Amino acid sequence: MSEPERLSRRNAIRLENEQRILSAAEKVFAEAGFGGATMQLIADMAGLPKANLHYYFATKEELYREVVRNIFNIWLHAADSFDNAPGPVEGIGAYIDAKMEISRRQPDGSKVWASEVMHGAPVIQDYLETTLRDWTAGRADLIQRWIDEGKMAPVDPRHLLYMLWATTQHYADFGHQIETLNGGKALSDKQWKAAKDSVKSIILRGIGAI
Amino acid sequence: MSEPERLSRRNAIRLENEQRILSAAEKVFAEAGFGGATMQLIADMAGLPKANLHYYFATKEELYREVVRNIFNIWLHAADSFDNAPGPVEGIGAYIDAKMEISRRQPDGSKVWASEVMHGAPVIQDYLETTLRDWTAGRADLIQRWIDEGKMAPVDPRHLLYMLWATTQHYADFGHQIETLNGGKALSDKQWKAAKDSVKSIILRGIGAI
DNA sequence: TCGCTTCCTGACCGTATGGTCAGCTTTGAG
DNA sequence: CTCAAAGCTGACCATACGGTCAGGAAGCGA
Repeated sequence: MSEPERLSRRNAIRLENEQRILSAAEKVFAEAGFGGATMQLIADMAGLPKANLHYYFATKEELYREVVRNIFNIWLHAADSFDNAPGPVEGIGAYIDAKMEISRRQPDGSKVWASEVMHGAPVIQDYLETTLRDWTAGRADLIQRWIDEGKMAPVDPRHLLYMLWATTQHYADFGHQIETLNGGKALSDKQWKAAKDSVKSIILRGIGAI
Repeated sequence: MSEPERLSRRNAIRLENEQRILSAAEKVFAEAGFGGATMQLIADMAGLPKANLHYYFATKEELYREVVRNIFNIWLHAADSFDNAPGPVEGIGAYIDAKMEISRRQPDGSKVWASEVMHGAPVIQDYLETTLRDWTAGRADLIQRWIDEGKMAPVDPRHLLYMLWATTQHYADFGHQIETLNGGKALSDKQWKAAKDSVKSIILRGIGAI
């Protein structure tokens, strides 16, 4: 790293504005979908003129791609919980914790990701075919090893992974439905803990790890 | 019912066209989202002039609302599997089977529903607050009864329901991702069976029903 | 056959949206 | 201090979209 703190005025402005725009874009894309989102609305939410958005991000697609890319990285990072775990209880337990936390803290990101995949992953297909495919294969191997070592029941590793994704992301993607069924109120700290515990206990018991 | 079979030419045409339009709309809304879908594209896919769409459905919103309503009814119908079951193995097992089958046969409907909820359920909020809320409360009671009767472990019925929805619908909503991770090929009959069995065995064992 | 209703559609319209651009201001290296 | 580069923006444009409508075609009860 040959650039220690180049936070000159210029760079600071650039970073600040890009961040504001990306943050606003994530929210708007999550709420309206790619097609329903408008650059004007994103601009308003970011507190910038629309033309300024196009100064930083040439097109709507480019801005969207950047948003999705950010989310994908956060996703992958959560997978660190998986590693260095002695067995499924610790590894999968920590992974569920991490993903539930993401669902709670960054539901917008989760929604954008879900939307992207549901529509056929037009902009991150290459990521799915490379990074995600590799990641999945690696974890499936790890799970298989745990099975071989008798640390859990012989379940299909792939379907277990899908189940982990589905259950955790559901709390973000379908948060509105859950909230409605919760009397219109967001889940409390206690309820989030109950959710986490439910998911963990059912899955860990379901795979014969506890 | 005072109108036995009024399948006069007129009615036949009406039914036929409405069905074509709804079917095309479901696909387009699923692929592009509400905002990204265009009446022109739906019209093309239905093989009708755009103006004809507006003859049957005044606005895009009205067409969309009808699509969502249809899906919701199919959803609710799958819940019949739940009833008249002596215990969780039969009831929840059948429910998973039914919902997995829907995910396989009507993935577009599932996607439209997911999209609708993700965006805050603008058009079916009332359904969530009435029909779905009642349905959920009823099934939660049923599950609680099974718990009280010692037929399964004491899990939170709500979170179990969310888990059932999440895992089964995931195979429709994230079907593209699953397909990509499956080497770009759709799941075969055998793989669908494996998916069903995985979900069922992990959950049923997870709740101590088997 | 008549005449009313339903069905159908090409052409059209107002608007909203993504994107452009000329020209301004601010920054900071030399 | 100079001046080129970077940052900024109001005004503008072309297009695509949802929706309308006048008028014709087809169905059907009497």
